[in-house]
Amino acid sequence: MTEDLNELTAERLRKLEQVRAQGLDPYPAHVDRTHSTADAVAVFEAWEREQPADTPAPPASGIEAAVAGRLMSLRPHGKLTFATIQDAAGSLQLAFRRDYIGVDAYRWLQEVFDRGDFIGARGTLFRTRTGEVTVQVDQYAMLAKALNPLPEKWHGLKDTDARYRQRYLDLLTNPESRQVFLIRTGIVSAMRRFLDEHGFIEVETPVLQPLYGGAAARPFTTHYNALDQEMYLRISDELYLKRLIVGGLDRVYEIGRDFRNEGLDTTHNPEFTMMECYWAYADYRDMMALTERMIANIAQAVLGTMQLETHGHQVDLTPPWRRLSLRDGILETSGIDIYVASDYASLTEAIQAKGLRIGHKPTWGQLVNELLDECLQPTLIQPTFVLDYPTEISPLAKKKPDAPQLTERFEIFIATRETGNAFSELNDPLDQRERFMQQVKMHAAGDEEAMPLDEDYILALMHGMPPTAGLGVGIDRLTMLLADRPSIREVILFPQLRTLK
RNA sequence: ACCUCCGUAGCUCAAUUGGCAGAGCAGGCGGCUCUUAACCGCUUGGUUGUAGGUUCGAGUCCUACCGGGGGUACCA
Repeated sequence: MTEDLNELTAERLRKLEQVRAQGLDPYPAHVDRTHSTADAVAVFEAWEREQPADTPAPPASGIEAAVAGRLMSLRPHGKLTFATIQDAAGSLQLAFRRDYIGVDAYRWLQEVFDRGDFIGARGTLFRTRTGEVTVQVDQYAMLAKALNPLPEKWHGLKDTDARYRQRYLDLLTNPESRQVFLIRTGIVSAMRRFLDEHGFIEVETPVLQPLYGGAAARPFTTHYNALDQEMYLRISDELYLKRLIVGGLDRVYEIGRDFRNEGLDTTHNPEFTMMECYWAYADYRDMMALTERMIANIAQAVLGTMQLETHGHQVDLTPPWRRLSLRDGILETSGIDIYVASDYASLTEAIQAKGLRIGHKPTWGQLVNELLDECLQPTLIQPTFVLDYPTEISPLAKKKPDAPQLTERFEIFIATRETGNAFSELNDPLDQRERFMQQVKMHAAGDEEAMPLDEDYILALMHGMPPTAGLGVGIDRLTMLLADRPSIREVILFPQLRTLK
């Protein structure tokens, strides 16, 4: 920071010292503030509406307001200076007149204030000749001196590296960036409201876990000194939330951070936010109905519409959404029937016969998943529930009664992006144990993402879990969708970046 | 991890074929009582990401490294 002492900072430091030399505190604790910028404008406009329509000249309102904010622009014109301040609510213009505040007070503004400083001002609200609601300042004070300059006012901060590393500058100077994060907050808030209204209770489960599970991913590992034990940052909340279903809470959800020790790209950040909910006495069909209503409801609450343009597509979120079995979807888009090519050898052969670019995979289930990714997924523009996934890649989902190679599972696709995952939860402890054993075998065979056996979870299931449906929705991806952002880094305030050396 | 593009003043960007590193904003000084990207005049500011190399001469070409974007791989 000290090496940042370029001439601009040096100049600001000089001004800081000047303030101190005058016996004033450039970083006071107390703020004299009666209105936010938006409130000041609202109060003035309310007063204006009360005036008779045929008033000849706009009289002084006489409304006094004390406002505070960051100085975003200073426009001196000799004996009159306009300034614009910004706070979270918006922005507001201040007018400083030399003949009104006096020569010394007027000069002080020019001498010690820079764009980026925080200022508090008290005065009377009026509307300028050019029509802008403005505070005619009669007292003002420095609230905090900024020692480094803000990025350029017109272009804002463009450099992506700087925008992520110094997000505060991005938020300050790029309104559209601020908008993305307000949308994100709105999504989480609307989702909570929806779930709360539907009888779900919000809970918190461990982030630091002795054993990871609930998803196919490599974990971050750490060491707990007091217990001298390896611990993992959770890759999912699933197994703990289902323990709560065993415990009779019936409808639970958690919105929290998951961690996966994997590559990072435009759709993956090593820590990301997931909403998981579990609903006892419901199955995945019930969950579909709830999900489409929830997401449509969120879009309506946050964007005011269920029609959106995102990732280059026009999307209509109005329920009901299309239901498409994975088998039908793959058949339509690749010509391969996974009911016919129902084992590893015949599916491999079918893929080769079609000349598809599918990499080598160890199981039938993973080949099916590849067909989904390569052939079906790119065609899924309108919101679609893709149903019934291979059991091999769904170790926590209940098998379909009439087709045990498949599970009662769905994924949500919107504008070709996977946005959520759900199933009828496997509550048969013996079947669950077998599935875990299968995972353990796959892990031993080199699949680093296969889940470990979780005896403690089996123990919970042994005590009985009701039929339950579970859903996971990626908050980051939902935000990308609703805010139409191409990269996950654009919807995470502080995305993971390499540490500067 | 690999491929590819990018890195120039505090910020946004220029710089012809390898030939004097420039502009706008910000800053400084001066002027200006309705501006809002205020305006007008003058002006400070550079180890061109870092380290090497080729060359009479490198922002520009080559190599390595650092950081970032995009893609592939991996991955829900």
